[in-house]
Amino acid sequence: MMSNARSSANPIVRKLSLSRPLTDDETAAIENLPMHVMEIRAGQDIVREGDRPSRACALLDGFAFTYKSTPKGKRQIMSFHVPGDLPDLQSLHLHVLDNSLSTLNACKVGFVPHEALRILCNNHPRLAASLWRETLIDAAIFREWLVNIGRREGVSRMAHLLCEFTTRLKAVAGHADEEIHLPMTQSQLGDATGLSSVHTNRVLQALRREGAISLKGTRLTILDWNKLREIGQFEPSYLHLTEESSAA
Amino acid sequence: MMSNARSSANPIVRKLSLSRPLTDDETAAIENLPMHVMEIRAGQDIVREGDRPSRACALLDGFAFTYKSTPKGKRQIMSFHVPGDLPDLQSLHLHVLDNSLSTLNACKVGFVPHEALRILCNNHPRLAASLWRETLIDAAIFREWLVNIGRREGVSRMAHLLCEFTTRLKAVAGHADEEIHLPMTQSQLGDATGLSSVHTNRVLQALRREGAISLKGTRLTILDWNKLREIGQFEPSYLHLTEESSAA
DNA sequence: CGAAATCTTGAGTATAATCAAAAACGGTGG
DNA sequence: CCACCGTTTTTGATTATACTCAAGATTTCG
Repeated sequence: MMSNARSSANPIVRKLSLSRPLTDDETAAIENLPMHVMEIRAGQDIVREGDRPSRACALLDGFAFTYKSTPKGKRQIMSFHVPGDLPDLQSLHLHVLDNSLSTLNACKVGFVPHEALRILCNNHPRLAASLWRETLIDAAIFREWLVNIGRREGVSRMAHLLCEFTTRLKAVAGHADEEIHLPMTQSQLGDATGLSSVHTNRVLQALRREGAISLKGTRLTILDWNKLREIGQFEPSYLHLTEESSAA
Repeated sequence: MMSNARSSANPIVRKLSLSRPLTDDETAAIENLPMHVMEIRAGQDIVREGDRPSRACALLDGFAFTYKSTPKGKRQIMSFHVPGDLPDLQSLHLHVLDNSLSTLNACKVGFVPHEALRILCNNHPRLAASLWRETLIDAAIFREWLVNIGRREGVSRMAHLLCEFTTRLKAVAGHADEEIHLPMTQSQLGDATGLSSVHTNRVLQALRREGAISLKGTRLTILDWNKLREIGQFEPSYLHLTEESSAA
């Protein structure tokens, strides 16, 4: 009865099956969702704060981030998204978007009508629970970021962010530890950690001096995972990655 | 067919009906949930990070907050909870708690078994959506707090927090604008805004000097709402309070 | 009333922001 | 391939914001 959903071509199927094995029936229901696929260039907004979208998007390929801007022209990045994420799924129940979503590099995005998702949820309560769970993990990551920004100093914040990104990336693509493609600029790293771009640069140099990382342009190498983890006080439990799920 | 759910004695019914009118059937389903009611003293943990609870709690009376502690002994408060909130509903799908929940003052709390909630969600997809939506609003508030802590300075952060708390309180209890009972200490306000308790004190004095607020002990009076709102750059749309909901 | 917690004040220090400019990099078109 | 452009990264110097430590005042509550 259980499908080989983990090896499906559909990144949503792959993602949801990580926390709970999917039946063939459920896998099919997801794969049959109507989806309008688009290629979007780097640095483009997919949706904006204030929008009332009638569809949610799945990040099929590439990296994205959500952010808000303040009246004083500052920007806070709330999350980075990796392939398989559903970055604006909250729009299914919160009809006015309270944040913007933008691409970090060229992305392939699949748009799914809210209506189709509502039908899916009504017919498949276990899938509804899985999707709900995805949004709860997003919230768990927001909580951890609050600790990061509110209670850690610069070097620590950046180390934590790099640990998190690396870990999440490994979860969706069985990455080798060696070299990671960091798809964001230092300025964006600063917007995510609540630091200025100048201070971000200095903090990254401190991590290099410590021998924790090597970072050349977009090529990041974790030289000493334990050191980075300690500096960032990184404890991955909040990502809820390995947990078994109970029946619905 | 529509009940007078808004005036129900059950705070969960009252809360859910704010965003979507409930049928008599749905109202009854919520009111018939098995609920174990307990009185909890001020300053007690209700659940702790690392717990695997088999029930979720409803805050029936009193105020609570969620927090995490860092290895260095600092604490970050992630949210304050008002009567009617479901402060650990995420435990329904995230089985290991990634934050602690504690009372600010003496509280009345109702515990509802996860199993009963799962059955409720399977039988009433519209209620499942409403509960899901509640957790999405929590996440929206986390996002706004990220902006607050990451990109606003101390005085602004505190003003924003006071605006938010006042607004949420008004939504659950049709409060007069005059005097508000602030159930948290300055140290806790600091833990919520990412400031030290000393700096919190100075920031509050600045707000008093500006004539925006009066705060004596636990008695807060908003003297100049517009000024406070501007200092805190407070825009309540992220609370998703007034929005009409579409059919399921 | 007295003890404990909370709030307040002062002084010195640390962390991070801002401003400005130079160096390095990445991509483009000649 | 190379010169050129815009962007990103880096550096230095100055300033602002917030933290820490310490002690005294005030409030709360038993």
